[in-house]
Amino acid sequence: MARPREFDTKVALTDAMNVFWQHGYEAASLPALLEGMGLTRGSLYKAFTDKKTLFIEVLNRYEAEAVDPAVALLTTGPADGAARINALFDGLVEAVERGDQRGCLLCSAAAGPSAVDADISKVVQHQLRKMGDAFHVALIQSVPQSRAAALDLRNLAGLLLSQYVGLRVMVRSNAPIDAIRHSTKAIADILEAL
Amino acid sequence: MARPREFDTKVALTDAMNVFWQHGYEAASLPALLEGMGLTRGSLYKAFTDKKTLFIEVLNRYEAEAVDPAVALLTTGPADGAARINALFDGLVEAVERGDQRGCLLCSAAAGPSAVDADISKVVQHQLRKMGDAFHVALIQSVPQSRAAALDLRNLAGLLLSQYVGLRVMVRSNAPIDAIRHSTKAIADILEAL
DNA sequence: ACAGTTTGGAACCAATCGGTACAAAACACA
DNA sequence: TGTGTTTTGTACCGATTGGTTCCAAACTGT
Repeated sequence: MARPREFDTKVALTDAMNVFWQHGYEAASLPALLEGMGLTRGSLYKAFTDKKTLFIEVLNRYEAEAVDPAVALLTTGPADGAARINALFDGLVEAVERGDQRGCLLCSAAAGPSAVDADISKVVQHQLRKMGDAFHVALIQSVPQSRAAALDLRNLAGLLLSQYVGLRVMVRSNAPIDAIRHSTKAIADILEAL
Repeated sequence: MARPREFDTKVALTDAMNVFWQHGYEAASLPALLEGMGLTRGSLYKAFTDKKTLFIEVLNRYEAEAVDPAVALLTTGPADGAARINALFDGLVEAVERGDQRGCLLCSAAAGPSAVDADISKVVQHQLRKMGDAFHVALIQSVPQSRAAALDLRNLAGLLLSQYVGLRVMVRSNAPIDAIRHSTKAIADILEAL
């Protein structure tokens, strides 16, 4: 019909994700987004309506790109569930060792003022519950059937979820890496003692 | 010498704390602070120099008013350490049940962009470590001496700390209260099984 | 009562925020 | 080669950000 778009919406969304990931929702200014996405105001608003709408689309992209892989890691795989949980937390530590202090876009969104917004909060809560359910599945496939009845795995899944959020928040806040390591080691010990 | 101050610095600081507590550092606008503290721009800048300086003073006040009591709860008291840890987390749940969704000023500061600032981060890290040490003390006074050697209580303390941060962040993000309860219950179970 | 000093309040500041309006440029289709 | 449609870029918008300036009011000490 008419003039086609000069940029790929998908890659622009990925670029936006990185900007939000680094700065958080409110701290990511429009100029920073435009710079990071490589386009101008007019294009951005034509294609994404709003800063908030853009962020929600970014969150959905984050779900596909980061949350879902984590869920997959937790719920499938050859090893037992506890090993998968440890793998997730170990991966977190490795990311920090690689110098990645961005933490988790989702966790930052949960912690920041953006969580006050109902629309954003809804998406965040959805993804958090998704993670919690994945922890639960991993636990079920970890604890021997004979003992599973005695333990309330749902509680333990809740603990792992808030543990995950807490760790990623602490990563973002320059916590010493040893503190991060300690926590993951403790988780491994607890899972082993199950 | 001259004209005395018309407001009490201490209560003004407490008022400022409440504003920051609700909105977080960057989201707390100057007008909101002035309104909450009941004074005008001139007075605020005369007495507190800066928004950032004010926030750091508020953080110190938060340490005295919230962190230290929590530390005291963890490190002293008639009951054993595990009971004190449970008391801390139970208090957290009760706060949510009372409708307090503000979470933790310290944890929000750790999660938000304010943590990027070196001066703020320093204070935040100091208080977080203080909490971690308190958890450690409580654990030492909880686990029977005979078993203490086998467990790395420092790891466990790290876990409790990040758990605490994670929970308070989730509270702020409108997480369902059941999720919060699940986590605290799991903590109690783990402590019991020590 | 007077001098000295500091506060309180409001006007003002540049910078930045997210968002809009609009004209020119670039394409698809005929 | 038009013609119609969409994107793009830029100029602009009011609102708000944290911060400064300055003067009159208010108080203390003598």
